[in-house]
Amino acid sequence: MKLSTKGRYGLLACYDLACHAEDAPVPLKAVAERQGISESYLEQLMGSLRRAGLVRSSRGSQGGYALARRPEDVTVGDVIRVLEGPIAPVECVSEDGAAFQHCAKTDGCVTRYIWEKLRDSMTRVLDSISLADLVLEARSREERGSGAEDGGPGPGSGVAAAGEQAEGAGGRP
Amino acid sequence: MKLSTKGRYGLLACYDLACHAEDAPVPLKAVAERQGISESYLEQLMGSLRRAGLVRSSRGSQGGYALARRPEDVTVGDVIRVLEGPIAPVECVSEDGAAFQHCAKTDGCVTRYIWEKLRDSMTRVLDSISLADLVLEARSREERGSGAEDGGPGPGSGVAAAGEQAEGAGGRP
DNA sequence: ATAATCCCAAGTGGTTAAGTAGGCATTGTC
DNA sequence: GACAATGCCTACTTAACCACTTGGGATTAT
Repeated sequence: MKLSTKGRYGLLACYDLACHAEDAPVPLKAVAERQGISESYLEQLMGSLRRAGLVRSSRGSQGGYALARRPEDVTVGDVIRVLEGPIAPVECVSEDGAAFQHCAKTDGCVTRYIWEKLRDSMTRVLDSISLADLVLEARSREERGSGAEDGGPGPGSGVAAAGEQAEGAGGRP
Repeated sequence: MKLSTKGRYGLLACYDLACHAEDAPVPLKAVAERQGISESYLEQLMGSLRRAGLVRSSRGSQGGYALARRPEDVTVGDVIRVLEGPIAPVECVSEDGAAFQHCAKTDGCVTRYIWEKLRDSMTRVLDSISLADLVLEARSREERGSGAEDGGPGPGSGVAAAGEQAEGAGGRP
């Protein structure tokens, strides 16, 4: 039930790009150093993100990577899905209907509705947080000084609200 | 981001035990057959569940397994935690404080709050569904006839409510 | 005594994770 | 035009893990 480093690193990289959304393209080397990730490994992940259309690259000297969309328009879920595959706790409730097989089990799989609920609650969180939210969160955390991490704001700290709001009113739109 | 078969099989097995909670101990062979799981593999999983105190076993002829508590008092989360380890999308937000290391990263890990939200939304779902809920769900599904799986009830089918209810008003009693 | 059952430890074959290594292609700068 | 800096690609590697299987016990009702 763990994410692999692909998802984690990829998200960190995208966050890094979002931080420099206004600047010139960011070379991978800089991202790798700032985020503490192997550069050549990161290269592979960026390849996937590029092919998926989440980032753009420019080659040659002074080249680098940049987000292909505005940070507000890229969610954590977008990144994770590219690097980890469809979000689903088990194969048989995968998001893309493709891998949708009928569970083959006689009874119709009692546990299935659990996995569907779990999947939905996961996607609700991941799709409600954008890269822009992350940047904001980091900025506001910085302002609060480098101490004071503990006893921090419980619910309702701007960004955190995005997630809560999604629950509550029953179904998804 | 997938569960392994341990969690899935283990939950199926526990569900099976919950279905026969009133009867004599259920031999593994029966569980394995009904749920379509390799018996010797299941043996290992039951070993973990027994050592964790979720099931009891009686040895010898006419022996078998039974739940150690009432089906209402065993949640899906309980089972998953035993077989898959603490519920957490990444190591550094693991439920047990043990593996709590300070991320070592300079900035304090911007992404961490995402993983915490994700973890919480996962545990909220998994801890809100008990084995008794599963049995009820299966029974009521059976009543509705063996056809009619499709176009089924959307939200609000008794058991499904258990999950919804958990959001909003805090945890379980 | 026997058959049914649980219990345990070890082995196995395949897959994946998490990188590394090496080379080629492109592009700005001098 | 040479060059250094970058992206792009493929193949390799090491270790771990998954999903079992095998082969033995130890216990207990009949």
